[in-house]
Amino acid sequence: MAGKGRSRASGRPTLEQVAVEANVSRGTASRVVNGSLEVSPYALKAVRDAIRKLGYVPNQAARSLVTQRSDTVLLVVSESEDRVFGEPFFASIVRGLSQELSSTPLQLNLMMASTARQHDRVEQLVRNGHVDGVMLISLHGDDPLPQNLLAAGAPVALIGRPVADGGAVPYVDADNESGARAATEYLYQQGRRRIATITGPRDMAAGLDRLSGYRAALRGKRGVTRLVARGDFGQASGESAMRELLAKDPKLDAVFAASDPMAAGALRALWAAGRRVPDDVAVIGFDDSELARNTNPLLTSVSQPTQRMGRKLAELLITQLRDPDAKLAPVILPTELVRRESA
Amino acid sequence: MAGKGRSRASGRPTLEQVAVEANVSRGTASRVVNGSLEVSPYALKAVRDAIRKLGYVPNQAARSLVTQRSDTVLLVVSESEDRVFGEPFFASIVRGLSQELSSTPLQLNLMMASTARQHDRVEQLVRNGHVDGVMLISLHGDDPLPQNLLAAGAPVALIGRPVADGGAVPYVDADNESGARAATEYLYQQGRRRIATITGPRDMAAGLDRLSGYRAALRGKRGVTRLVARGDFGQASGESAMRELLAKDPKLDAVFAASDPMAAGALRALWAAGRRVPDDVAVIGFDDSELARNTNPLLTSVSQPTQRMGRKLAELLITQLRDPDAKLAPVILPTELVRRESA
DNA sequence: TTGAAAGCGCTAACAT
DNA sequence: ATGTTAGCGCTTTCAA
Repeated sequence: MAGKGRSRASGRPTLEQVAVEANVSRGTASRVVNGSLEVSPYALKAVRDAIRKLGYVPNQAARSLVTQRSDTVLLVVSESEDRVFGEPFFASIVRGLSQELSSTPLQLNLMMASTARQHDRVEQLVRNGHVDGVMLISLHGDDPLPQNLLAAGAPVALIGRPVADGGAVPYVDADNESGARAATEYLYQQGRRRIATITGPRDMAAGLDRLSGYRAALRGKRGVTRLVARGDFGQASGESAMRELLAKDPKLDAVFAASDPMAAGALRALWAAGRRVPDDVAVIGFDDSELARNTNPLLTSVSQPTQRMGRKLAELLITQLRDPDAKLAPVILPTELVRRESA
Repeated sequence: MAGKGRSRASGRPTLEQVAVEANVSRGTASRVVNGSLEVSPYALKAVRDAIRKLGYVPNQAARSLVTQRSDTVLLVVSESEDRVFGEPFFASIVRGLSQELSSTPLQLNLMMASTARQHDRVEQLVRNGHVDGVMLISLHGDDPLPQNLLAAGAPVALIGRPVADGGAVPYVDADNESGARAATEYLYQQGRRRIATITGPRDMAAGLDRLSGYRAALRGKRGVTRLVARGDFGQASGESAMRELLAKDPKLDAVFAASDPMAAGALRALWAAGRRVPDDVAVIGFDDSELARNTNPLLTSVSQPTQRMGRKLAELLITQLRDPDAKLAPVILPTELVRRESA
């Protein structure tokens, strides 16, 4: 025989108690809770009243046990905590994500996972049925995690184009190439003719795409000196790259850095070398991060629609949750050049 | 009759299957999984082998259903996403937290919750049995959430001294007062005699404590000019506070800002006013954040042992999880002055 | 030390 | 439209 209304330690009211209170069966009560339409207005009201009166809240564990779903999605930040939290980029993504999710019953879980061990943990979470789907952000391009997750049968969506793109995993990304092109073109339009760039690492699509944009902007232009130095998106690399660039061409008059920290590093090197910004050398960064509002001079930078990216990311996942066989195309969102003092 | 080994859609092996494979009862299998000692070595091995062979993973929903626990703890960041991710402070906390948690079966959930609605959601999570305990970080001092959570019967631990401390909620904090005092004393020892401070907001203990530290350092010192301007921890407020300070005392030769962004703002204002740092004016910030490594000149700042704070935070919660009646004293960790270029 | 069995609270299939 | 019921996979008495 079933539960006899015995009060439990936890004291939380159960659906059974709601049913009793409302004078209906547990089945009907369940239907009301889950928004089924096949319920008489009368029963509907009775159950709703009972729920309110008792302060009933569904037990998610019990529900998951039978539905085999968790109603939870996971955002994995495949990056060291430092970088994550150092960049408001992520903040904004999360906000968009939350917005989109708030209209669903889906819970959002956040997890940092840069090491292989932590990646295993993510896969476990999926296999455990702890999460119904996974969103990944900022992983280096050759990360096997998305593929593994896919293989485990979990819906997956990414922020950032995977560099070794099998085309299997849907993603959203900013239009890095256009952004870089716009920045470089702007530099050219300002009359700059010795335009350098500081690139990101080779294993990240964002770095690659921004370099392509720089090249595309200058393609076919005559009388322009091009200079490329490699960085790793970090500030120190920007500083040393700038020194290197200055050594190669002391007369360079502009530099497009593929990230704001690198641009900030460049600013330092320029300052140390006695160059005035933007008078002698114009500088543009990428990301329009908090940093861009803290440098001296303030940094002109390419901004990404991060919040929208977050929304789209959620959308991509939700679509798959609804239809596991959905074929989804990448979502590429436009960037915008934000003018400040450095260029 | 119970489950007949019927293969389910999800395909995950169940404890039942493990038991069959190992030729023991489900009860015994369960005991092995949960590390009970009352199991014969023989059965132990058989079950372990079966688990490995089948790739068995416990179903958390089923487990939670019976244990009434979720084995999940929640970290609530009671702050806007921007600030969270803008500060590596949080990153480091999370890392310490994860470390401490990794030796337990506890899952970590992250959640941003600055609005009242989101706070409600946190309480729901607790009532739903979704999480067994909650850690809160960076809430403004008068936040009612911790008390409400406590009332709901959930173990709670905080980062940051609650300003209206009922003494009921255990917390860990950096020794803000000592840190501020050390910074101010350092300024004094360098021969500075017109020492200003830019404070944080009134409703946050960190701001209050840092101001006390500044005052304590100068207490009883003769021939020292003291100046106080109010900020809100943000960079813009630091910049305008600095201007204000400069107007009040054009000859001031040092400033201690209660946050790095405010110090960065001060740097800008100083630069705009034609002051050299540190030659004319020495500047010290607080937090030793990423920003401190990106300003020009690099920022001398008070660093907090954030990672340790994270570990302690987890410890505080775990202790309560084990013993709900545990009475825990606040944990205050020491700070350290990191010298760079600005002072 | 082990097995048997009673539920944990819920959804969904089936019957009415 | 509603009630009944069979489990979801697990832990934990209770007996043996």
